[in-house]
Amino acid sequence: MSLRFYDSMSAQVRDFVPLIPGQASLYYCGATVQGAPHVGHLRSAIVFDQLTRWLEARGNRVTVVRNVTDIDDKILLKSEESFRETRPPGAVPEEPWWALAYRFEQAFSKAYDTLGVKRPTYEPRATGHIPEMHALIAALIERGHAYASTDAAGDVYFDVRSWIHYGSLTHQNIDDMQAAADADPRGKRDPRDFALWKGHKDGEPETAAWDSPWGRGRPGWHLECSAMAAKYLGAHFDIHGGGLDLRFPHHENELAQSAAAGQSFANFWMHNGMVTFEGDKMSKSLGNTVGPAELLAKASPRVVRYYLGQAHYRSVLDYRPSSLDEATAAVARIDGFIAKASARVPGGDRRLPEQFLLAMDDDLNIPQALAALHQSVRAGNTALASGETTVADRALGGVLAMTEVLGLDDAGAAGDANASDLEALGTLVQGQLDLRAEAKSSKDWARADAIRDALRVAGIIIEDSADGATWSLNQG
RNA sequence: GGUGGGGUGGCCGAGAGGCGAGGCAGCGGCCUGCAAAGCCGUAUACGCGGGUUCGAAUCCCGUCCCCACCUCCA
Repeated sequence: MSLRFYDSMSAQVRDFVPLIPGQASLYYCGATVQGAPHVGHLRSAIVFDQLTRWLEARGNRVTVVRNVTDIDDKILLKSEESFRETRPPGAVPEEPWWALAYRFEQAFSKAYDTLGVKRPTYEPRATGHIPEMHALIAALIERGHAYASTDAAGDVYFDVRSWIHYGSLTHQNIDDMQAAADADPRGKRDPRDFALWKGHKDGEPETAAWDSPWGRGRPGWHLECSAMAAKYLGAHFDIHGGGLDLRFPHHENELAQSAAAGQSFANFWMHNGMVTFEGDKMSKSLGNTVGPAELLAKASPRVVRYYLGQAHYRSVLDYRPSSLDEATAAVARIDGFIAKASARVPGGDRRLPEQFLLAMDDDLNIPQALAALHQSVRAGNTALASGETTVADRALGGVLAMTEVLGLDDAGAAGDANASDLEALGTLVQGQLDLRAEAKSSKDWARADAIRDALRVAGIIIEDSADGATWSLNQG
């Protein structure tokens, strides 16, 4: 069986063959750092982290690029707003746009790290690639696919009518694009033309403008991805990813720019589904966003990672608080097995079960892969109970391998209690367990239960077994 | 108006012509001093109406509803 993914461009599942054998290149759109991350951003990052890990598990060396859009209209607007509320007219912004962008960039990084999203190979910022963007604009103008605006605004536009393939990614005809057609054409040849370069306007910060052959200004949103993808991955690379909402206009425009400039660009386009909140799309404009802090207050990073990564990546994931409870129970089941099995067998043979492998190869069918994981857990538990250590050992190795590929082992790794704290706690708890064992041996059930209840209140769960009592911290 | 994706048991969520994925919750049982954990068992599920077929959640026709994108959005 072969590795295959759904390609949004051709709208079908295709065999994935890297352009360079043994290597894979992935570009996926990161955030516009105009605000705090929400779980939609995190899902996207987790999806492409799972993709990365699977490509690696299949023997590829993977180069991952995720951009940071650190200059755009909204970032400037937010900075402007913050200062209007707090300062008199004419004063310097409370928080300059570049400081605001960096503050949110760090918030994103922290959330990614907490949830076990591997750092990309490169994480380029738009503002660091102005020369590359200028070169791309120049190439497009030279080839007759871009032009300076017909008014004095200093904008440069992509000429969609000049590129007959425009619309091919999202299977649309230019003439059917109603909403764009109704827009104010300003200095454009066609209202659907989009900006490659935006001329500097009065009132905008001088720090947000760069010199260019077409006048001072700043880059259009779509241009950065084309320029940076080519710089870090070359003119032809394996996979371009991002949220489904970026398909149009962002990815369509990216493709037009790069292809019109003579590049092959992405071989596969992969889009993750949206996260909804009780049925509605989660977005800042609707004001129904849920951030990582809210989820992490209810559950451990491992549980949040499991929850956001459990559905098939192309499906809609509807957030509701109860799903987090379900994920908590599921993860506790997995972790319970790992803890019990690890105490008895090494689990050193990290081999992925066939069913898991086939599921992941099939367009990252995570739900089926999780079914394989839970089956291994059950088989392992049964084996532990019956003393079949060989079977239990194999199950543990498989479960560890699967959780690693799914990124569950990295989630929250940085936030765990440190070893000396745990050791101190363990000493204290063991003292209580010894007292309880004494009470139990003298059949003083009331006293034994009182100790168990007291520990439970402190967040420590006691489990009895034939070999004596064990304890664990109540996760979630 | 255009493009694309959906409607699966109490909930989440795969599958895609024929042994009812998996998880959560529930019920019964085993185990346990009682629990917990674990294991075993347990469901007239596939929006609605027709049709094709020996057989349909899966194919065909019709129909209803939902969502996303076409404007900044992961």
